[in-house]
Amino acid sequence: MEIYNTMTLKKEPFEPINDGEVRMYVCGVTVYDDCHIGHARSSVVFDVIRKYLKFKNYKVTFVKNFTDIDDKIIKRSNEIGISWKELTAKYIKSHDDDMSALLVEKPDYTPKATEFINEMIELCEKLIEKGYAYEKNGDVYFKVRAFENYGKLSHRSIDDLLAGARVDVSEIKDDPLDFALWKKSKENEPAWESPWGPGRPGWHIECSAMSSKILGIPFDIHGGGKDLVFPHHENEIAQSEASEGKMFAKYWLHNGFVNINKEKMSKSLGNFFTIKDILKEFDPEVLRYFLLTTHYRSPLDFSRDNLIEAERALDRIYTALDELLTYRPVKKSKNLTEDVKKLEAGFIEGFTRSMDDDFNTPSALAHLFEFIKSLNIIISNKPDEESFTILESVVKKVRKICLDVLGIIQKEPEEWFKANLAIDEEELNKLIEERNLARKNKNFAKADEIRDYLKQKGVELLDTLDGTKFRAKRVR
RNA sequence: GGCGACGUGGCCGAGUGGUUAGGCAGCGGUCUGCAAAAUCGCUUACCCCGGUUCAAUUCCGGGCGUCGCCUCCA
Repeated sequence: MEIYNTMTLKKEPFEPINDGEVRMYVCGVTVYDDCHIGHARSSVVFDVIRKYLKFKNYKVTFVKNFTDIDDKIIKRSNEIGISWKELTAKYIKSHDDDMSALLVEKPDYTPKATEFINEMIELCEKLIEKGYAYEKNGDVYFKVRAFENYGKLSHRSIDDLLAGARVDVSEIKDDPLDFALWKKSKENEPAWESPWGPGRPGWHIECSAMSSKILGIPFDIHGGGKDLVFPHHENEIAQSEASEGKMFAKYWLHNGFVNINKEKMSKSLGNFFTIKDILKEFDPEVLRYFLLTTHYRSPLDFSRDNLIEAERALDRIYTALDELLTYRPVKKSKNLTEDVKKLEAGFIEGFTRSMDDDFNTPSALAHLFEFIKSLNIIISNKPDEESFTILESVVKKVRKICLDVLGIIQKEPEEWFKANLAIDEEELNKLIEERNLARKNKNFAKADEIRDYLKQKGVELLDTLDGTKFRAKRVR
């Protein structure tokens, strides 16, 4: 298996620090608002990575934190007039609801920054002691120039940073490059006691403190959105490696952004959709599937049309599964065991090859569709009892992989096609009966009239040997 | 300004030094009372200019374009 490492800008063979075990830490969200599609992407991507590693039989320990104290939280809670605790509790719940809708598995640990204040203070003290940090007026700053390899993750030199001319020229800091580890609290701000007076943690230190406490360092995988490479992850490395004198994390993975019209979706541009917005119109499975149609490192263009396309792709999968459920071996059926075995081997091989290549989900999905196509062909070639039984078990196995790793094909076809029923089911059944009566009497005009009426409502009728079935699609 | 990524058929989106990605949409055939689904066939692409090579969409150089990071951000 190869994975791309931001640290080296290359795909590298994946070799965990301890055999058979993977410890991973992903930066979570700052909880002051509902999650948007960008958060959904990061969550789903790392959920799939975690699940694929488990599929490969690694024992995975997965940590994703909540940042529950920072400037934006303080600002927002003041605006609304509730405490930071109430605010963050509310949005942690909102986050958890979104994640469970998207079938994102709960991490093994979900630490909150404010639960690790002591560890952060200790880390600050240690850094001061070692000469990597200093206190000024109740703030504590990290001395960037003291850390030799600063910039190694984001591949920039200290000179580059200064040339950017955007570095904060603070009159308090010794050097404009230095960043805050601990901030003195102002009046009426949340505060914790510290050796430097009442204050609160800086942004980056929480992840250093929580990851080393929970996982120990070095750990295997550190992940997050591309925007965290600098300064967040760069600063985490500086803090942790300076204090511990050893490597912080081995592989650094970063997911690409969600774009709207080629532009990054972000709060400041105001061009974002929340997960909840999307789930008003689309099944969460559609969103999840959509997020996996592009490689995790590439930008993903978000649009309603693309979601509709994702929904249609899932329709194709569920349709095939539905056909399988309906199939019954008949007298003139054939033994297709060989074809079925080829089908299984082809999928497993293609799927793992794709996923082994830096978690290439679009390619993995292509293999799924090849599987679906072959499945359709086998069914239309009428497998006999024996080969059909094997076929069923193969499909079951493939479905399990899709669900366990990608988190898709969550439902039974019936459930999928009923979810969008825009007409009362009783009325529908009545109409189907009426139509079948008309067909029996060769009154095809009437039969077609009913079909057309239902089609308008998004309901497709299928005349099969077992009777008339329906599949409902959303009317837009 | 510095650093980086990307530019594939109507759309989305993988990938490769020479052989069909896949999905969606469209057209035609089979099937069907008609449909739907499925299947078969068609529409066969790789920003521009040089270079390397028997051969480049794929490697190298240049150009153009788009985007990102350098400030809070998944």
